[in-house]
Amino acid sequence: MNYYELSLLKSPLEPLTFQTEEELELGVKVEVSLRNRKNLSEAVVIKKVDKPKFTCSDIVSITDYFFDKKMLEIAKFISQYYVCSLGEALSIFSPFNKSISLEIDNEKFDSNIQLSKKQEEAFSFCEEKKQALLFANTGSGKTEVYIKTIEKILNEGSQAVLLMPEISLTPQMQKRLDKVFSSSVAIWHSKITKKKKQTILQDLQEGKIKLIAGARSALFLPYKNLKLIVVDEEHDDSYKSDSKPRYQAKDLSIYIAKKYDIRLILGSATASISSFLKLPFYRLKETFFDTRKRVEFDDSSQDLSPRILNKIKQTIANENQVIVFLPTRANYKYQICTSCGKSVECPYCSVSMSLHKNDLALKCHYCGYTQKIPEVCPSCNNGVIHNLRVGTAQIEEKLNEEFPDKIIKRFDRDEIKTDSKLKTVLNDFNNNKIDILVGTQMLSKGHDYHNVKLAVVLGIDSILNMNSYKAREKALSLLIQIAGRSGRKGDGEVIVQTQNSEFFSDYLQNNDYQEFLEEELEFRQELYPPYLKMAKVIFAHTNGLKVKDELDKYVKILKQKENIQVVGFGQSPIFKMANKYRYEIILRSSNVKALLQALHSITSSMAIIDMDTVY
DNA sequence: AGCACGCCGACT
DNA sequence: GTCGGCGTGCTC
Repeated sequence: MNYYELSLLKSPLEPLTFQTEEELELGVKVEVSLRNRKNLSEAVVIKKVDKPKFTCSDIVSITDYFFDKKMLEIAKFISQYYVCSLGEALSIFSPFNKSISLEIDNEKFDSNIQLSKKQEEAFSFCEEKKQALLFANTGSGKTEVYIKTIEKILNEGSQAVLLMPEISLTPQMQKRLDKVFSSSVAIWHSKITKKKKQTILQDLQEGKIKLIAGARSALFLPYKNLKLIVVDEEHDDSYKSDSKPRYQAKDLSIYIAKKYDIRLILGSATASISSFLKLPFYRLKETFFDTRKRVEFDDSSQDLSPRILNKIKQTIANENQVIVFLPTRANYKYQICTSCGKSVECPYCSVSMSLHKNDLALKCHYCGYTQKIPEVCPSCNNGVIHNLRVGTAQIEEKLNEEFPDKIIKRFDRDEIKTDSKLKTVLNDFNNNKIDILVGTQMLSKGHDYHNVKLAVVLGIDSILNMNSYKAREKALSLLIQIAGRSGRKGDGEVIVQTQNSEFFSDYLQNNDYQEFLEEELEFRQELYPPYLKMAKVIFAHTNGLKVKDELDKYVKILKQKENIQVVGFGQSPIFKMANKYRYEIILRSSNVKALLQALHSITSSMAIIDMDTVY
């Protein structure tokens, strides 16, 4: 009889020992039956061991699937660094299937792209450095550098992966890749159907697919010969997973590339501070078109000021297009009673309900709870409700009143729910069927808008004023990304509503994000990431008293640990979410080992551990 | 007595 | 994470 330690996929449990007559390789996926469990559990062989003292159960079945040595090693790292079980770490990988074998073909690709001199330099720089940051202004042609590099790697018979923040949001990247790599490229993200995923995995292992373009999970597919990882828009926060394991796909890409001698290109117009510090960079500044941007500041506090409206009017009168950004969805974010001063809160979360006039409803943006719009204040039963902080839908409404003969569309999570909807709106916009596009962060994510001459940025101050060491970086990079959407081919104008024009104007006028990064690094030295590591521990439970006790207990324990610092603790910014009370502790340390040791010592079932938190 | 619900601990 | 066991407290 053989005895193996198995990690249970998707389970927080430590490995358990099972027996089988079969001789098994490490990494093989098997099925076992656990006591009190109705369904079979999937597990992975991680270690051969001697017969233990306790009696073991039999492994029920052995599958054709296996996790290779690299997958096991990377999963081990993830479980250590991001603090989860090995089984949880392994469950983000799609395993190999031993019955599928690689068929060699020697297909060559010809992108037919002629790089400019600067692009050529960038290409060589990335090649020579092996792992590099391509710090490239909007419109400077970083995509061509990616495609040239991918082409070269594929023509050497290797595989490549191109990560994008939200794959469904970049149809034009798809088009460009299809054009060069046709049936050798596949798109991978969480919304792809199960069937389609099966086909892609099969084709990838057979060698028919050589390039995967996808969201962060595309990093964990069965690559036999991966030699290049490209991370596009590497500054984007959505590379951080917000469920267990809470990994950061960009940081993992750096780790994987260095460990396995894989080439890496991180690309962004607004490089993240951490990548800027960690990797050698090439600055690609030149743009194909002489894009001269005029930036103006407007110190009105909210809504559309007469000056902004006038600017929009002028722009559309000249048959040009406008994008309007603001960080808030719906019509209004808060409803405040003018009589008692109370706001209408979600019953399950401690946040204000947002007003959605279209659906005649108030909705909670955290748990999805929806209720009808109250006629009088639910707290005092007589006050009138007043709306605060405008959202995209309200701006859309206002613009419709101002410009009744123009086509205005919304571009946010409420409006763009599917892939096809996204494609339709982008197509219509680029074909001049839409005059003004009003949206949230979604507007800033790497789309090419050909004819936009004016970008209106509202509410950026609410990002700059966030209580986070990253507030400045987030606000400025977002502003530059949005500004980059205006005037891609020729003159573009940007009008920014802010009370902080001196901060933004310094960096925006001469388009020098690098200067900001250098100053910001100085500011963070010895206090904040990337020099120090930060982690957040959230305690969440339906019982508010119990969770407070748990917090207090751990604050005490953690404060006593050597080499780590408790920066702060208390109620989470959203104290109640989905009916659970939440407290958090922020930890900081220059000693990764000490910090991880402390995090691993937390055994509470209420604790959610978030290493390298985006706090 | 019968049951719903919440809490707790085991899982090889 | 998931399940069953067990105690509490409410209802018929």
